[in-house]
Amino acid sequence: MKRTIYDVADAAGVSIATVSKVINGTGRISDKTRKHVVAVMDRLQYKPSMVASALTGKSTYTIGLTIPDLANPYFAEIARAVEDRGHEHGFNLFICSTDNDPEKEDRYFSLLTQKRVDGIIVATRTSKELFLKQLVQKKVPIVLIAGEMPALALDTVMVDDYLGGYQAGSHLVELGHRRIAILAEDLDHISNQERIRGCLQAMRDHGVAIDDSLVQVGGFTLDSGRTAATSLLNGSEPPTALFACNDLLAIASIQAAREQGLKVPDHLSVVGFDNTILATMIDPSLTTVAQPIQEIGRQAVDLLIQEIRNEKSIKQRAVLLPELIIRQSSAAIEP
Amino acid sequence: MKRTIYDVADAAGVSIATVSKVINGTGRISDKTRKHVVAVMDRLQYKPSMVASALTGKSTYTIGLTIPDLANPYFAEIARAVEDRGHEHGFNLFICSTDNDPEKEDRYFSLLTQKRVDGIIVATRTSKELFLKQLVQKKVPIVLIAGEMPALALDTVMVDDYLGGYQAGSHLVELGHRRIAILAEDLDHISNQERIRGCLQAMRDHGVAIDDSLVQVGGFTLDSGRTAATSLLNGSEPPTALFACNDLLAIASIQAAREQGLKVPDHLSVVGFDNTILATMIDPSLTTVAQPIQEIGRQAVDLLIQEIRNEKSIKQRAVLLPELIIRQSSAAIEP
DNA sequence: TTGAAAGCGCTAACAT
DNA sequence: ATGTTAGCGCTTTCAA
Repeated sequence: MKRTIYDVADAAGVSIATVSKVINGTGRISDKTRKHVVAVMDRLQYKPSMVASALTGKSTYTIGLTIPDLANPYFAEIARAVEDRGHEHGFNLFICSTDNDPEKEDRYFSLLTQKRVDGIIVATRTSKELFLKQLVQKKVPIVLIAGEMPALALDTVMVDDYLGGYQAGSHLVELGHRRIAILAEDLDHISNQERIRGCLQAMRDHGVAIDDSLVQVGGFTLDSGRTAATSLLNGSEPPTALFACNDLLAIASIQAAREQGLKVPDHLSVVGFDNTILATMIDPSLTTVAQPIQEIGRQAVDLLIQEIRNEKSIKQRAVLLPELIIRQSSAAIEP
Repeated sequence: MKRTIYDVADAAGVSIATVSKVINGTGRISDKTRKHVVAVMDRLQYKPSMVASALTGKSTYTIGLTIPDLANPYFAEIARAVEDRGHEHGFNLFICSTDNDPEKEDRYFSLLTQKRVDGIIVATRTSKELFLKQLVQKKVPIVLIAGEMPALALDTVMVDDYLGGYQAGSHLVELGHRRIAILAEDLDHISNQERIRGCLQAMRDHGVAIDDSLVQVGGFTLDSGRTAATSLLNGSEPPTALFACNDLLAIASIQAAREQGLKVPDHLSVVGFDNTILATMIDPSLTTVAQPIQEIGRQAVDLLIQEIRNEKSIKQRAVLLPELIIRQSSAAIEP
């Protein structure tokens, strides 16, 4: 039932080599034969098997993307950007949600390897550099998104988290805020650390005192974020502004504020990070540090493809700059 | 550099047939040899190539999922559910966002075919049954999600849209509403038609008059939805309640209401559909008809795998029931 | 219990 | 300009 190159060759009265050549546009074949073969392929609805062609050493035109969770809008948007750019180059995308579980991640890496993907884009926060090392050792092209891997020389696309934090902090200070809380998702991850560091530095640069008790961890869920934000707002000397290290936590903070009877931005200014679709959905719309998600996906894929094609001799790190988008969740402090 | 079954055979001093047998657990081999071979495979970090094994006729353990847009939270959640269930069975997932563009869809189908995926889950609103027919003809296992394909006998997992609409309508009527608007995303698609039909029927069953001018199309974006909702709210005899055919449109409606100085739910009750993560994020939290997204993904994968394994003789349609989740965006009509 | 050998569908020299 | 043929890494009879 399934058509093979032999069927086409037979039907066209030529050799399989000739068919292969017209498929790939290689070698030299007369216009006449080419057209004839193409016609026969059409008639037979023949589609060359990429499995077979991959076995002969050609590319699989497949890449893998590991992310913590596809249901998280930020990563869904990243994935979409990667998918689109990949598709433009004829690549298909394997999605791998790891929930930041090292075992799951390892299993995915293993599968991707066995399926001979051409390369992998890693957007997970791998604590286990071990797995990556193995891949590197096996010469699997890899590009990292939004995470640093100081011990490994890998192509990386990242956002300047420090600058983003600095922008958020400056914005709030310039609005007159002096007590600024920070809600991180996870202090272990370097991107969070940098966002915090940037925000604190902005405060320092503007002569604002820093209160360590105002920096808290909000976790990965709306619920945990709301809890953390609530405790922040219930302190003895509550903040008038809050910088959340991602949009989800920012929304959790707004919800917490509302529960405490605090109006945003009147009583509390909130700034997020990421600029996911969520930022425009909520009320008040969210002032947030925008990551150039499309560009991140595009550059990650482009780097990976260069790597795959062996067009690169050295690794590089692309640092993209974030941009503060001012919406309605931040305002000048009440007089 | 890359290890093959030959390397393992050599290193273990056995034939490749033996190695193959221990990999697959087939044939009979002494415990001694098995252990020895396993040890050698470990030492060599050997991973069998699924490309080669697929070429010999075995499954690729890969499925494709076509959706309109991965960046849309509803489809991201569906994709995550499909991914998870597939992963439990050792399948990897190719993501294909088509933007409902028939050409893109066709291109994806073509690629998936060439890569010999074991099956495809289709969650796009294919206007072109043509492509599906070709796949069916080629005996590619297919499962449809959330869309009807009356002309084709295909395994399908769907939600009872009519019932969902009915639940939404009943809820609003029981709250005392008499002027109920409906915002659809696209009247061409049957699931929207059914949701509307259900809502209207609920109104009729409760003796509520139906005003056709209160049914409008809101499109696929927040912006277009807000525009449509605005015009709905600006009519001569504005509605006191609105049923949106998905959460995105519901949110757009709430935004439109706010822009008009209308409070939700005080002046306007809003009910959505899908129960995506968005529903809990906005204020007021959204009353919405919940789709059992996990279950949809699970059943779609299970059906597909049965199909792949040839364990099914007849096609079937799984109709899952939606459930109304009452939150804060709907309330009894003002006296 | 193990191995030899014939494919799977395609590519890429190398001939012709 | 076209065809012959030897792999690619694995599975699977069929012998031994």
